[in-house]
Amino acid sequence: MKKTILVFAVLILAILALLHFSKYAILVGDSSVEWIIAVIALLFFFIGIYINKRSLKKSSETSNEINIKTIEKLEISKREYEVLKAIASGLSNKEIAAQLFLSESTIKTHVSSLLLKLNAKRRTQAIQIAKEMNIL
Amino acid sequence: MKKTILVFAVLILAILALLHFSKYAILVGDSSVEWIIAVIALLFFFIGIYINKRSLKKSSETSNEINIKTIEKLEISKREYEVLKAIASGLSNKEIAAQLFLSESTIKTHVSSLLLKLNAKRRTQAIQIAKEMNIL
DNA sequence: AGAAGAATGGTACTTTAGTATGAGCCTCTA
DNA sequence: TAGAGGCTCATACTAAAGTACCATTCTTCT
Repeated sequence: MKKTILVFAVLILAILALLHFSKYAILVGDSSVEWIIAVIALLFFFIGIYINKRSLKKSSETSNEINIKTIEKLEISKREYEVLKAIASGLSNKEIAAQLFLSESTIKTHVSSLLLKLNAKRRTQAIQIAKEMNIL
Repeated sequence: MKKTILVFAVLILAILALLHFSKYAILVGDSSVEWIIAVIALLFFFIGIYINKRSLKKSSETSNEINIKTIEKLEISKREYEVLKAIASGLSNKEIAAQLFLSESTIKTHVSSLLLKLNAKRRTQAIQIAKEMNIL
């Protein structure tokens, strides 16, 4: 946010400097003032839109960064995380096993440890908790 | 979107008209041009931010409107929808029954018809499908 | 090399989930 | 008023999900 303000200030200064030259051109006597102002207005209009969009993107990326740290804090392994994603996509243990080329008992083991680590009683609760923690 | 463009056009015209008067003031000879331009730049900057935010809000509201229509299309009743929300929050059938003051078999009936209507095989899949359809 | 942890899988058992079917009750509408 | 649809509940099953314990293999780190 501090960076955008700085960039913004520099832009204003640059445009003011630009005006310093165009000021003499105005004295020649035509209606180019309106044009310059219109262009500047449009420019800042789109700058506003751009900055707003970027700040929204950044905030969503920040929540993504939290993800990985949370996963590490909970000591969820890669395989377990894969299983978690598969659960969230609505697959059964058997289907997950087929997708990852594993046996169903292996999936059950992963699921059980996942439920422990997420402090959930059911896979549906695990999905809810994981989404609340921005893990999914 | 068409409305915002119209409003935008009117604003530009208004400012151009305002300039028509200030033009004569400039001929008196001071550096107020920079000030006017700076104010206009700022104004349009914030207009850009405002319009961008509003359009984002509208798009999120639109997806909310789709919800209700989709629910009606799938012929999901109020009770079934309550159960669906409870499922998505990670509750078991027994817990849902307690929450809604119903018997577990009633919940099972609702869940079964929900799975049929959502074309899901499991409750986890129902959650996934419902979220994809913006029902949840 | 050896400990630690991740990944894999098996057996046996308990608990939920989900299906099928039938039935009673209520409300709204043709 | 009769039927349709929604809501409730029960029984009897079958199928998943989840737990507990144990064992093996494979990295990885010290």
